Amino acid sequence: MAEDMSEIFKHKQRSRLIDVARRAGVSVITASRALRQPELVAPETRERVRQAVEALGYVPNPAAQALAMARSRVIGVVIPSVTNSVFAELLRGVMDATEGTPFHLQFANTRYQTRREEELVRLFAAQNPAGLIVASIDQSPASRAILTGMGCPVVQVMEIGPEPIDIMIGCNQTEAARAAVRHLIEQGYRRIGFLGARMDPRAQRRLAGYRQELESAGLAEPLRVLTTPEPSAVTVGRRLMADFLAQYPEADAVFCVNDDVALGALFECASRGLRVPRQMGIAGFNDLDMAQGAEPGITSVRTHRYAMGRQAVAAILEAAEGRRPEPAVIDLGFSLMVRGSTRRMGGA
Amino acid sequence: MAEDMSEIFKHKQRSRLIDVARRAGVSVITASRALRQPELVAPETRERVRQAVEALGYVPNPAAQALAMARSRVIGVVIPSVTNSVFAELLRGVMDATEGTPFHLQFANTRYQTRREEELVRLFAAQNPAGLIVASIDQSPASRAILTGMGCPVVQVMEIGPEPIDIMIGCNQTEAARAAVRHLIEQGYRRIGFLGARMDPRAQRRLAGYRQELESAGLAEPLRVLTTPEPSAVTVGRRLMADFLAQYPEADAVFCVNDDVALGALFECASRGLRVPRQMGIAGFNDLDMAQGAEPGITSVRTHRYAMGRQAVAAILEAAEGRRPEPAVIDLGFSLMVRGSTRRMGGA
DNA sequence: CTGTTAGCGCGTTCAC
DNA sequence: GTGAACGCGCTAACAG
Repeated sequence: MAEDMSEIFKHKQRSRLIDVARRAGVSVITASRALRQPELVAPETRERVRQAVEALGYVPNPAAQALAMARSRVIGVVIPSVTNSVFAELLRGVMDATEGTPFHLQFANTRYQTRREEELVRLFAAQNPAGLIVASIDQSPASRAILTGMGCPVVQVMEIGPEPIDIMIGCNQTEAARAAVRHLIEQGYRRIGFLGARMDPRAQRRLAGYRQELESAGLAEPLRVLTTPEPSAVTVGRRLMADFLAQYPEADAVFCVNDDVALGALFECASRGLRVPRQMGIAGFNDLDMAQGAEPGITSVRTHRYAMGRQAVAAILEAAEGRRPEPAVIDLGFSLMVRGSTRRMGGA
Repeated sequence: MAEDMSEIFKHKQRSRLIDVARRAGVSVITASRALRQPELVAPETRERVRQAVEALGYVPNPAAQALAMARSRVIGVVIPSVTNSVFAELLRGVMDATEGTPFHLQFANTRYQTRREEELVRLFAAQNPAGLIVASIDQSPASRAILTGMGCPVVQVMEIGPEPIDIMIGCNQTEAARAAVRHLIEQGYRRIGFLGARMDPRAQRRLAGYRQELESAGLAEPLRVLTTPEPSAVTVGRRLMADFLAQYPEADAVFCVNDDVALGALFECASRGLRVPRQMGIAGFNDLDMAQGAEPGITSVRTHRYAMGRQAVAAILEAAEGRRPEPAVIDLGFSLMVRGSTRRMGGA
């Protein structure tokens, strides 16, 4: 009876290093060395250990390693949102770069809540991770303090700003937004609006870029801005565009905080028979696949999110090998992808 | 000099349980109990410990806990792909359900490769996770063997099938596909094609549903199927639709393996002046936000991915509290969302 | 209600 | 080249 119970999800011990050692006829430490510093072990011993590992399907216990080394092989990833597809590409970069390494990825999302972020950072800190990737540059003072004393490289991604904790990899959101708005102006649009959803800090900086560019072109009066606290989505974009047209019927273009909203705006125009780009120019941000695939294609700002993910991990791996990376701000830039949704001036 | 070096990412020890105990003037074990089984500790002692924890900002070391308990607080999540947005909602459910619990989420993706899946499952097994969520029901025999002996609940999500390892939560993909195709037939479409990308097992079963439904309606000759090995995307959908129209100019509808492809198909029709739904019906799968926001809206099959994520975690939490869940297959069903892209018969 | 003892699996000293 | 001893921080058994 008692034995039946113990079978219930009770951990059946998998092979330990000592099992490997016994099977190979060596001491535990020799087995350990054979795996971690093979060059210090006689080739023949090394081979016996290798065979034992294979035969037993030995995989080291990460908890024991972490405890003994005071350092785990976890790379923590903190993102503000999972639904937002921009983070999907970042994650792809992170996952690809982690593949084939002995590191594991642990995730958490803050939902753009400062309190949650602090709690998460604290939780990660307790794990002595190999590194931490944070998809934001807007940490609270408390979070920043913990991150600074983390004892491992902290990489802030998506965006760059003035004071990196360790490393920052991203692009200047304000400048990128300005480039998009500048393009609209160059295409002859004059009454350019802004559509925004869930105005997180990154969105705020895009809005700032929009405003700056209009100001420097003398087109800032009046400012046609419409935002909603909801998270962005195609359906939200439609509703925003509908409201925007009601509020600013004279507008001739919109810069959207991202491609989801832009696509919604495009559909709303389509359903009203508003011609894009002739009567209404639409520009987005992020250059998701849907912007490229739309008809007409949606002009958008491409940022290099996949590369950010890869480089963030690369920096952590480097630090794990003992080379402490210099605090650095790495600007990966952006590219304006001009497509049919804003091409009003003859392209020839 | 040596001290300078030791400062470099050397772990500065955070507060340990023993520090808490000393500060509270009790033994380590009392402190431990105060945190884990408060009811067994005198209220006043409990309070002293609580204050010490707060003052020191104590967070338990998960590695040490995992080692001592032979069980970690990690919930492993294995998904085939990160770019595919269907997994985003699953993850949202998983993350939401994990919030406020002492569990961490660890992720990995298989890229639909059997070998990678085996390796990952093995790696997770070494961690003695609290549970494992696998977004697939197509495990290789080797993976299955490891999963079966995992010693923790294994939840297969997204789809249901005949032989659950422990728990399966999802919906019947074949039936769901049939429902969509049946709807097309009911709307009067007769020459219905199938557009597919990266035909993973789940996609294969949708294709099977498509075929079964056409067969039972006597419309299976000829079968108009076009697929590509690329991962699905809006741009891919456009190309598929273009090729499909060239190959089957007589077709009057398409059932697309997912909404990304369906949206691409819709755009391709728009760019050719093909009227949807009059001349061409389009149905998708997953009911992403973009399907709802499109113009016309895209008819799609809604599956309850968020709920799957939540329930998967819930089952693991339950098991962690000692109640071993019965092996079970939980069918969350699906809903056909009928929208403008297929509404050909007068709706009044 | 509280404390003592022992060990989880591995890595880091040191010796040999 | 190899091995013995000890400790990482915590928890599970027992005592008291």
